Amino acid sequence: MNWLATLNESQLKAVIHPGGPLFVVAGAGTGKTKTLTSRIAYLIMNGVEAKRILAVTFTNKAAREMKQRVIEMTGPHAMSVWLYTFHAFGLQILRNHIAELPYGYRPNFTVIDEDDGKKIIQDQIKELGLDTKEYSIRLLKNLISLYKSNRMDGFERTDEEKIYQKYQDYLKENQLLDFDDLLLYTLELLEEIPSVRERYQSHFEHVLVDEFQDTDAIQYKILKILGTKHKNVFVVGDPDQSIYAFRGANYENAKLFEKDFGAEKIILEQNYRSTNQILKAANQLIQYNFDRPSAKNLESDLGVGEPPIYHHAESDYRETFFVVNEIHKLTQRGYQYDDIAVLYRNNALSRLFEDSFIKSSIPYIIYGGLSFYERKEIKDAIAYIRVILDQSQDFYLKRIVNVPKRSIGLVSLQKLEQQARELGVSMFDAIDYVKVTPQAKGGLLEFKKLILEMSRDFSDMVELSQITPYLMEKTGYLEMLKAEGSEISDDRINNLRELQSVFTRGDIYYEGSFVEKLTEQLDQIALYTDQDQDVEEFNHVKLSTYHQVKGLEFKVVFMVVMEENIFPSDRVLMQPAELEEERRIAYVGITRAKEKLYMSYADKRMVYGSMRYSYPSRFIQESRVKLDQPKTIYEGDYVSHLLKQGDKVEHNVFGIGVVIRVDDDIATIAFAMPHGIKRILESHPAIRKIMK
DNA sequence: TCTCCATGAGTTTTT
DNA sequence: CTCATGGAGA
Repeated sequence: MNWLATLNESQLKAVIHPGGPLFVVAGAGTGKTKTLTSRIAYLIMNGVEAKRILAVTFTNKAAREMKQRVIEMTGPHAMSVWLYTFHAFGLQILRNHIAELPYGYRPNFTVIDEDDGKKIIQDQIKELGLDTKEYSIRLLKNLISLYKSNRMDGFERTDEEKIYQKYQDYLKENQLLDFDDLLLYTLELLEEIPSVRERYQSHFEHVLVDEFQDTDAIQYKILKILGTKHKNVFVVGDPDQSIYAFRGANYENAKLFEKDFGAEKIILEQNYRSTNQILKAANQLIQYNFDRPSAKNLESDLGVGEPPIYHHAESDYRETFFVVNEIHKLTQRGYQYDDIAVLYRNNALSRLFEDSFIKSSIPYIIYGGLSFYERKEIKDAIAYIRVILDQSQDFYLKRIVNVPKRSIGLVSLQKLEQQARELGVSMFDAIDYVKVTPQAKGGLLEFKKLILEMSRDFSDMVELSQITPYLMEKTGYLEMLKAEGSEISDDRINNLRELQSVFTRGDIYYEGSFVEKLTEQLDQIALYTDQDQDVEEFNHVKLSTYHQVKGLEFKVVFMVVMEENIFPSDRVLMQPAELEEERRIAYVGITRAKEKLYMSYADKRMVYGSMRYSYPSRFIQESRVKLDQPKTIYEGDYVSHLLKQGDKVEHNVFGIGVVIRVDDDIATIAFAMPHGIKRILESHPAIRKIMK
């Protein structure tokens, strides 16, 4: 147990806690994950059976990594620790017990994603004869989500209530569950079915929760029920890093937990990540929040370090220039692209930086955006697989019945759905009976034949890796993409190849028959989110929102577009509570930085094609270390240049030259004839400075 | 039924 | 500005 020796005093105290409820308040960079994994390992070493430990994390990736670490610490029997996200845990429970709820769900239900949910809502609005233009589907989905998770009492408009009812009915009829249902029905099982409640209450001797500040009301209720019997509930979190309140995360849960369970509290303040000027900026900023259940001050042994650098740019365009310039300087000083992250408030802001990185040949990778499994071609492939496995999956049938085109239009599809409803059978079974145009009928029959054939072939399959090539060929999907011949279709083909490797990995990972493996793989895919992907750490600058880098760290952090109305965002009539959440987001941003922190903003920027003027974010002032701050603020023009008069440079094409002058970021350079005098961006990748 | 064009709507953050 | 959706014509 030599790893116990690597813990500091507070961490050790938490790890060897005798039992009973404990709240570990772990500031940024204070070894939160280490403490949690050590705790699990410690429990196992002390004879607690691994399968009687439940640990819940925020992302599937975190769960995976944590399990890996525990196994490294205690050996392979730690495999049977229950390490899941709340949603994945719910899925496990529901696969075993959902039939005990009075809704007619069977254990082989399907989990739908956000996008599917929206589509269903839209269909329901149309079915009710309401105008889809009058409703924002996105808002409605949010509303329903809020309602389902107990965070809202009712709907303001009766139409909304009707749509909700119809949506929920559709899900039940089609054996579908959305993300909220995974938690909602799990809670219902625990609350309403005593045998289920008692079984799991007794089973889990220890319950541990990571990122506790991001749990919502339903999750807390689940936790409370599970922890009631043994009372060994160990939660780790940092109220100052609660940035999901908009989604219902309730860090009041911290207060509730202390009250409900009479939990003890241990605070971890020793930071192992950042130098102290960075921590000072973070500490100073967060002090502007009034609502801080566990105020703390971070400090580290990593020295004073460099002060944060602030940059005031003229325009959005110039701001990206500044960042590009600085990145070039940093890499010349020995930093790797890997060490650098550019963080912003929302995904839309990435584009500008992306463009300038392309122009300057800076390798980058964008976190977020469309996740792999949200891509059209991937969703189509999954839909095919679902229908092949179960022909009553109307929702997925609708998605692919006309992909590739089989001349089945909207009208025919509606007729088919209608027919199915009248006969009380699935759309698939209704194909034989429906009356549509001859082409459409032909298409439908062709589709039916195809599915049945594929279904037969599936029963002969052994390896998941056989699926994708078979599917692409047999359905004509590959042919369709090849015929398009565009760049996009090439990407799609590549994505489908990537799906192939997902399945290949699934073959190694999962056990059992082909169908069992496939079912597990599909569950895994249903719960997969952007945050779970292993971004290859192949020397790229990372572009990301603050939310997506929670838990990560970088040597250098650029916080860009630090402007009022963007960050903090201008969501009409900002409530004080929302402003405090924005401030916590900024706090998360600052505390990602290990060595260098930049904050930049521009006076004007293009928004929706028109120019918008703005002021620097209040968070800049609030975090600024006031005492004898050295001159680090570049107002207006760049103070530093890559090149100066008299420098010798080498250009990839023009050869050796001498810098005559530098204006802003344009260098005028004299090259040997026949090239002569050129004006070139000083950060241009083709230029290298020659050291004397 | 499919394809093309115009219009209109949208930007937090995501399990 | 950019993307998605819906309507009209082939």
